[in-house]
Amino acid sequence: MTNSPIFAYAEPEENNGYLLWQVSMRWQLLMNQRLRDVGITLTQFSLLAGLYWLDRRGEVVTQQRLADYANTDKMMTSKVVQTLEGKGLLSRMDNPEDGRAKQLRLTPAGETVLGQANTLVEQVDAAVFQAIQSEANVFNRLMQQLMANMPK
Amino acid sequence: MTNSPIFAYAEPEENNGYLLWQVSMRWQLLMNQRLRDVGITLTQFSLLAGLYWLDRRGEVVTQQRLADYANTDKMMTSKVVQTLEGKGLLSRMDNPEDGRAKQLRLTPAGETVLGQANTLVEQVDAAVFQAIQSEANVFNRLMQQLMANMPK
DNA sequence: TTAATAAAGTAGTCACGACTACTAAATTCA
DNA sequence: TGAATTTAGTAGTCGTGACTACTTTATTAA
Repeated sequence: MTNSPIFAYAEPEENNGYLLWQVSMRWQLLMNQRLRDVGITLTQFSLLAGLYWLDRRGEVVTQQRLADYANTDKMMTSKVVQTLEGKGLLSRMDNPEDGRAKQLRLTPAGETVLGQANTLVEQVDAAVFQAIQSEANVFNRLMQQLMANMPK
Repeated sequence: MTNSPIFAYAEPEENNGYLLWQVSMRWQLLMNQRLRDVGITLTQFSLLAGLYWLDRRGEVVTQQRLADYANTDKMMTSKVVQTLEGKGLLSRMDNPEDGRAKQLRLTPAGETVLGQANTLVEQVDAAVFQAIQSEANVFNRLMQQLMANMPK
């Protein structure tokens, strides 16, 4: 081991990127553990939720549109959406207006599961963010600033 | 679609958990893209860095110790550490004091790559967190509070 | 109006990340 | 001390998440 230290700080916890990563991983773990009760994963939840939002807006939702909205890549979206179709939570119809595209719709079962899942998601969020409850709006603003200015 | 909305908010961006997840995923993507230049992943970087920290403390580092420190599970750590051994970035010796355990050490090549990687990591962090530069300490405090009070 | 290009979706690879289940070596304690 | 339990590590599965490469269908433009 050489004498010149590689890192500029004394503990990894001083690094905001490291903290962001760690907290997010824990949050995801808690979410996935909780969502197991309704038989879906966090990623599946986010796609179901995205589909719900877009449908609420009155949009015709293709896989690509959903991927753009949920910030997932289209290859992964393709797979997960097929999984969700297999579970009967959404339907994939051929889009009559575009021979390449699929048209996604939540099934009644999908909407039911989404509602149940969201209850669990809200519980986990409440438990996690309770620690900074009084400054939740500050946190939200900072995260939005990060999100909006993310490189590339 | 029923008339009663499932979600309590109008846009997903109002949800702190969702934002945390999205920002973290982007951050990871940027890190992994940048680290490709030195041939390692973010996870590999974090284990090399953890090993460096623990060695600096004078500890004998086993895989389990490293997993605990980096908050990774031991199964994943086992695999990634073998990958890193294959790349010649660390060595895994049998621990003479415990027949079950491996003793990990950074190789000189590992230390070199860690240094190069950390330069890239610092650049990405600087670019990402530039957006909240003046409030970086507020962000750090909030994240530490979340981390310290994470359920379970 | 074709020819070039772009877009929607799929197949398959690699590397996590969480998991169950297992082996073998320590440790504990009855 | 010998049996029960704990601990370190591995094997293999599932579900992302990013990627390359491909097919098929639209769109654009020469």
